[in-house]
This record gives sequence, C-alpha cells and structure tokens, in this order.
Amino acid sequence: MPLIKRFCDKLPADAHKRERRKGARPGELLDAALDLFVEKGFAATRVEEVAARAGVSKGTLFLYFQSKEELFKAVVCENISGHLKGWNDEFESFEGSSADMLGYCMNSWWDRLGATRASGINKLMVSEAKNFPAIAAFYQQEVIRPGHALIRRVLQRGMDRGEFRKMDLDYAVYSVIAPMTFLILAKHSMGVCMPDDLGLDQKKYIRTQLNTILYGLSSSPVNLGQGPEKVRA
Amino acid sequence: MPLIKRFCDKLPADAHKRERRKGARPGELLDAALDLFVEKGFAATRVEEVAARAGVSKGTLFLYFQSKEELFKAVVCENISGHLKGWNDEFESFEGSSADMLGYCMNSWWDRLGATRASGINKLMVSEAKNFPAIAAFYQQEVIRPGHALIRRVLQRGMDRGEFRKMDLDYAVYSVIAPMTFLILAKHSMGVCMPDDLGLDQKKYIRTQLNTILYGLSSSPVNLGQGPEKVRA
Amino acid sequence: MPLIKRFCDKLPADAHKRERRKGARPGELLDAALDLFVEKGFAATRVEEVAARAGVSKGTLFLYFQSKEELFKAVVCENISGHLKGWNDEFESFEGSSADMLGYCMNSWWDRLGATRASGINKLMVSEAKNFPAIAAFYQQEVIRPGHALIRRVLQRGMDRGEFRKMDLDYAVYSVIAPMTFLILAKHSMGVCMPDDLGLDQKKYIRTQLNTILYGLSSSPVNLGQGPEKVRA
Amino acid sequence: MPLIKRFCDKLPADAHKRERRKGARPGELLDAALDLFVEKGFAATRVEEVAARAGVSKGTLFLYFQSKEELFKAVVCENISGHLKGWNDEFESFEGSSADMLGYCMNSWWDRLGATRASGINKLMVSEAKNFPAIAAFYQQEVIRPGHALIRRVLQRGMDRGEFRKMDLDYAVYSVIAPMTFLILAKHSMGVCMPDDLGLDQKKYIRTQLNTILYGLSSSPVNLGQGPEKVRA
DNA sequence: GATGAATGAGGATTCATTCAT
DNA sequence: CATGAATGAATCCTCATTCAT
Repeated sequence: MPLIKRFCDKLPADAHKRERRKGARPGELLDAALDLFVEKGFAATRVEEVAARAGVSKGTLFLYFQSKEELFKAVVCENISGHLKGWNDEFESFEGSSADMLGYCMNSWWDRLGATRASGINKLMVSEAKNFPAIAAFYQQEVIRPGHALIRRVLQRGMDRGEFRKMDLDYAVYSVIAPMTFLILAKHSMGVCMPDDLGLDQKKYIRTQLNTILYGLSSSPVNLGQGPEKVRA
Repeated sequence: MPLIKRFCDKLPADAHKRERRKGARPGELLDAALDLFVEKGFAATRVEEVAARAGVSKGTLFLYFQSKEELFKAVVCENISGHLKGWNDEFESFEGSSADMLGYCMNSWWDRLGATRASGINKLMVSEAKNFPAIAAFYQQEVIRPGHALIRRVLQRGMDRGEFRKMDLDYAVYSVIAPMTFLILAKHSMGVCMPDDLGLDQKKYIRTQLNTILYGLSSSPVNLGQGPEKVRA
Repeated sequence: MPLIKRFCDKLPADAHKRERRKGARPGELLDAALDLFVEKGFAATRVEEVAARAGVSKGTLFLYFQSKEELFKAVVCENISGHLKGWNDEFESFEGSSADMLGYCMNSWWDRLGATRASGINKLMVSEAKNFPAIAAFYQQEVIRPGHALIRRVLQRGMDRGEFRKMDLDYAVYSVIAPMTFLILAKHSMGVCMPDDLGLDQKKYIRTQLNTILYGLSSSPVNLGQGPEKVRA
Repeated sequence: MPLIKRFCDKLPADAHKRERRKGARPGELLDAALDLFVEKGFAATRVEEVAARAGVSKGTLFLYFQSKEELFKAVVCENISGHLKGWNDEFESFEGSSADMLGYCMNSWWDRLGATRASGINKLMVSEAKNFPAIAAFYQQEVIRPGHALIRRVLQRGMDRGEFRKMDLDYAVYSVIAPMTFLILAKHSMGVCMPDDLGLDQKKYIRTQLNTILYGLSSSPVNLGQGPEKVRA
C-alpha cells in the first residue's frame, strides 16, 4: 500500500479517485449492513457478509466501525436523518383541506421513506429494540416522537378547522401510524402478514387506509354529534 | 416473576421433583424459549439461557428438542393452535350489529391472544420470517390466512346487512388487522413506537381504533354515496 | 436391591431365574460392546448403543461396569480366555508331520478363534493399543506371547525332526502369524485390504498361505543347503 | 521432535512468520493430523490437539478444512498419492530374476512407504474403514487395487518365466501383502503384536519373510510336481 | 489505507455418568 | 435390580476482532 501511495503522489488525479473511494466506503458498508440487518437481524448477520456485500474485506469494515455494534448504531443513525424537518416546513404552508393534508402526508411518507431501503430501519427497531435499549431510546427521540408530533399537528389542524371531530390525539395518531407501520413491516417480513406479498398494491393500500381513517367503514353517519366515543362499554 | 416462582419450587417439595416435572419439562422449556426468543430474537438467545429459565440444565433441553432450530419450530407451532376455530363458531351465532360484532371481535382477540404471551409469536414472526421461510409459510397458512378470513366474514356481514359501505375487502381487512398488529408489536418492542409504553391504555387504544374504523375521523359524513374512493390520486 | 432381595427370600424359584438373568446381563453387554468397539472403535461407540444392543437401559450398563473404560477392559479380558491352554495339550500329543501340524494349527485357530466374534479383539487391539497401553501390555502378555510360543514350538519341532530348515524363530513365527492376522483384520475392516471382501474363500486363503509357508513360491528347490538366507544384500 | 522443532521456530525468526507460513499451514496441519489420527484414532483425536501440534490455533484449522471429517479425508487423500505409478515403470524394465524382483519390490516398498509416516494411513484405514465407508472405498480404489495389481505382475512374471510355480494369484498375492501389512500395523500399534517393538529388525524381518515366500520353511523340496496344493483338506 | 490470515472467546451439541424413583 | 431423566464436562465449530504485511 505504501507502494500505491507513492505511485499516487505522481498521479494526483488518481489520488482523487482514491479519496472519493475512501469516502464512499462507509456508505457502502452502511447500505450493505442495513439490508442484511433488516433481512436477518443483528445477531444472525455476519460482518464478513456485510463487508463482502459492500465489496471490501472484513478488515476494512473495522477501519470504519469500531465494532459490529457501532456499525449497528451507525446504520440506525444514518437512516433516520431529518426527513421530518423538511416536512414540518411543507406542512406549515399547506393550504388545502386537512383530509387532503393527511392524504398528502401518508403518500409522501411512503414515497420518501416507506418505499425506500431506509424503511427497513423500522423493522430493525421492532426486532432489536430489546437488545439495544439505548438505540431504541435514541430512535424514539429522533423518529417516533417527531413523527407523532407531525401527525398530531395535522389532526389538530383538522380539529381546529372543524374538519375532524374532537378526539384524544394521544390515541388518534395511531390510526395513521399503525397502518403505515404495518405496511412497512409486511414489506420487510416476507409478507408474513399478507396472504401474498406481491398481490398487494401499496398505493391502493394507502388510499384505502386513508379512506377508512377519514370516513370509517360504516355506511351511515352515526351519532357524530356526541361522538362515537361511547361505543362499547 | 416466573423466574422467582421457579426458584421457590426447588425449596419446598424437592422430593418428587423428578416425577412431577418429567411431563412438564417440554412445556416449561417452550415457555422460556418463547419469552427469550421474543425478547432477544432467535440468534441472540442462548439455549443455555432457555434451559436456565426453565430451571433445567443445558443438556436437558436437548432431551426434548433435537436442536435450537427445532425448539424454535416447536415454540411457534405450540403457540398458534386453533384459537380461531372457536371464534368462527361464536361468530356464526352472533346476533348484534356488525359494528358491535367488530368491537367484540377486536376486544376478545386482545383478551384471548393479544394480551397473552402467545402474542409474542407475532413479533417473532416479523423478526425471523426471513430466517425461517418454512415456519413463516406455516404461520401464514395457520394464522394469517384464517385470521384474514375471519375479519373478512365480519366485514362481509356488515356489507350484506347494509351496515358497512361497499369496499374492497382485500384491502379493508387491514383497517382492522393493522391497528391490532401494531399494538402487539408495540407491546413486544419496548414501546419503541409509543412515546412511553406504560402510558398507553390498551383497552382505550382498541376502543379508539374501533371508532376510527367504524366512523372515521371526519366530523361530517362526506360523499359516502359516490364514495371517498377518489380522495387523492 | 434390598427390596428385591427380600422379595426373593420368599420366592426361591423366582430368585433363581433372577440370578441367571443377572448373570446373563454382563455377558450380553460384553457381546454388544465387542461388536460395537470392533465396528466403530472405542471412542466412536456410545455406551447407550451398547446398552440398547444388549437390550437394557443405559443405567443398567453402569451397574455392571464402573465406566466405559472398564467395559473395554472387560471386553478384552473376556475374549482372550485360555484357548491356548487346550492347544498346548493337544500339540503335546500330536503325532503327524510338522507340516500337518502347522496346517492343523492354522485351521483350528481359524475355526476356534478367527471365524468367531472373538477375533474382533485383534482388530480392537490394533486400533486402540496406543490409547490403552495397560490393556495392550496385558494382551501382549496373555495372547501375543503365548501365541508366539505356540507357533515357535511347532516350528522348533519341525526343525528338531529335520522337517523344517534351520531358521531364526524370532522372525520365522511371523510367517505364520502375519497371514492369520491379516485375514482377521481384513474380515473386520470391511475388506479394506481385499479387492472385495466376500469374494475371498477363507479356508482356501489359509490353505494357500500354508502352502507358501511350507514350500514357497519358487518352482525349483534352490540352494536349500547353505540356505536362502543370503538372498539380497 | 517436530513439536520441539516448531517451538524453536517461534523464537528466532518471528518477523515474517505470517508470510512464510501461509502456504505451509495446510501441510503442517495434515502432518499433525496424520500423526494424531494414527496414534489415537479419528474420534479420540481433538481438533485442538491437531492445531496445537501444527503450531496454530483451533480456529486456524477451520480456515483450511471445513470440518474434522474433511480434515480426515484430506489426510487420507494427501498420503496415498501415486507412489505406485513410478513403481510400475521401474518394474517394466527390471532385468533380474523374479526372486530378486520380489525382494526389490518388498524392500523398496518398505523404504519408500512402510518406513515413512504415510504408512500410518494403512493403520488408519484398518481402524476407521467402517466409520468412513466412502473413504475406504476410495482407498480401496486408489491403493489396494493398484497395489494388488503390482504384486500380481511380479508373480505373473515369475510364473511366465518358469521361476515360480503355478498358483492362484488371487490368493498368492497375500503371501506378499500380508507380511508387509503386518509389519506396518505392528509398527503403528505399539508393538502389540511383537514381543517387544524395538527388538525387531525390520530389514531382517523383510528378508526373512521374503525367504519364506520364495522357498518355504520345509527343509526338502517336497512334491513340487503335483503340488503341495493337496496338503490337508 | 486495505487485506485476509490468525486468534480465541463463546455457543451449540454430545455423551459418559449419576441418581431418584 | 432396572430405569431413564438429568447433568455438565468436553468437544466441534463460528465469528467478531486483531494485526502483520
């Protein structure tokens, strides 16, 4: 390697390529690690596999990550970067109805996160939360809480504008979160939770869930005044 | 708690320990294994731990299960026995409204399955489906499919009686399944997906979700005729 | 033990049966152990297998033999009992030619030992001598040495009577021992040393070897006077 | 002795240990494994012991051999390479008498194989044939059969040239093979079959056996015409 | 920086041996 | 006496981690 380095001294252009390569390594490793952790779980994934998938040797992985656990942390951190920040701004200036806003919210969430590899993080956290409480807390802080807040804002807006009925937002948020989370988990769990994975049109799934969330399944508008809150004892 | 209990078992009636236990061993091991597999995942669980939690030695586990993997299979099989069969019969003779029926359905599902240790199987399958495709297929066959069918029947009944609006049942079922599954996973994932685990009243969660499912969040009964189906592209 | 014993006090007849049974057990175990040790080696044989083949439980084996190693010792001891004593007497009074005597010797050795299960001991000692030096020494003392002595006597008799040429008996004995040992080992080693095991007529093998031993393969009686001792440098 | 040698290796030139060794590892492991398998048998040999004797750690062994069994296979294959091929050619051009040829054959066999560590394979196959039928078949194919063919050729040559009497070669070959095999096994079995191991001069043993094979033990050239074939029934 | 050979702690599994019944 | 459930030391093998090149 000192050989190559000396060689590079004479070829600055090549050196540059090398630099870029070096910069690219951690990213490739994180990508590979994300895929494998999501697919097989943390414990069942071998670092050698991660390295191989990233096209480097086992030793190289440890140049960038102190340990397998650090790699895990990095994978989680890397994939929860602030998509939400941008969203908050977008929503600030949203003009349409709250129903449209919710629809926009769910669809863009799917397009920007759900449909990407980053969505695997969700499954990963479900699977490994117990083994990595610190990471789970971090995830909670960085993803869950802001996500909940975002949904809350939309629902609150709807309530404020009289578009949505009064509700306990602490629980109502899950009407939005649960279907989206479910879709992610189904996607990453080999369709364990779907009769057959490929048969599901994800966009249609979202549209249908949105519909239910907004209007429910009932055919008639029952007691919306006092509220359905008292249904069931 | 089970740990303490088992510890105590050894102190008083040590006399007929052998005889009393012989038959119970496999069950105790399955119990311990379920807990640990759910808590830490398959790969991260050591058989010795399972044995210890069941109050036996490492070797004893292998007296009853050929391998760790066989133990896993047994855990899954043991905990997905036909709870659903009984339900089908109950529903056959259900007399009330379909809304009530759905509420009864969700609540009794929680009481009989969701709230029990068996619910851990759900998280287990989400986490390990990719590592155990055969088991996942089995689970799909034995649990997912019948579960879907059950929900379908309820929704179909509502449609037939004019209580529910027309809908594509292939997708509508998830309006029921997703919130329930989400609750299970949240319960078993240290509340990764909840601001704080204990702050959630599960019965209230179910009640709220049921309400949303039935009546939606909107304050006014919008275009139920042509259908909200066209909300957003 | 005390229980049964007391029981037997009242039923002498039954006690007798029990006694015989008890007496039979060790023998059955030794038989099974011999077979398995010969077939698979000491280390690769499981005591449970031995017990199972003898039709008793694993625990029972340990009633009769303190340990697996003790069982091994017993197997060896049991199967090297004094066949040779009787032979010595027979030979004392043998009347025929020394060639006939050698033939009789080899054939009866095969009939009484080589063809029986006890011959497995030979293979066993070859395989395990290094692991059980004490047993090997014992075997050497009890079997090898007397066996050599026996062959020596026959050859000595031949020399004394002028039937056999002068030879160094320390080495000549192997001309008899080697072919016999080879036959045993071939028999117990799946015919590793024979093109195909079953194709070998053992009686014919012995006859042929005897012939060679007595008369050699050469077609002409060369320099028997000075002796072929100087063949090759 | 190899143990001591290897110990010393570590003291002086530790510098390029890695590089120097890399290529040598498998060979060193095979050497160590051969010794230990021959000495103690397959089952009784621990892989860690093999590794230690080769001067490496347990894990390193598995870098080169998938499993203990693969190591065994490799040991056998490695040590039965075609020594016989060269022999066939030598014999093609042998000029002397067939008696000399046989003597040359036996002596060079001893020098090139019998006296070397490779001879341990013979004992190994006798001990483990039943546990490794596939390897035994391979050994049979690669060693036994060609070896028999080689001896056959020599005897056939003797018969063709009128030097040896007519004989059934299927059986006569063992007159040569048995004594040689016996010598090998005695060597590797702690002299179980010899009064005392060291007291045996192996070269003299071979000379003596050759003499017997050629001329027999009888003092007079008896009935060579009709043949000794009818000696005893 | 990059490699991959080497390590050895750790985990699954086996099996001789014990012992309560 | 006989059983076989239970044990845990011993062994094979894996894999995260190190480090000389």
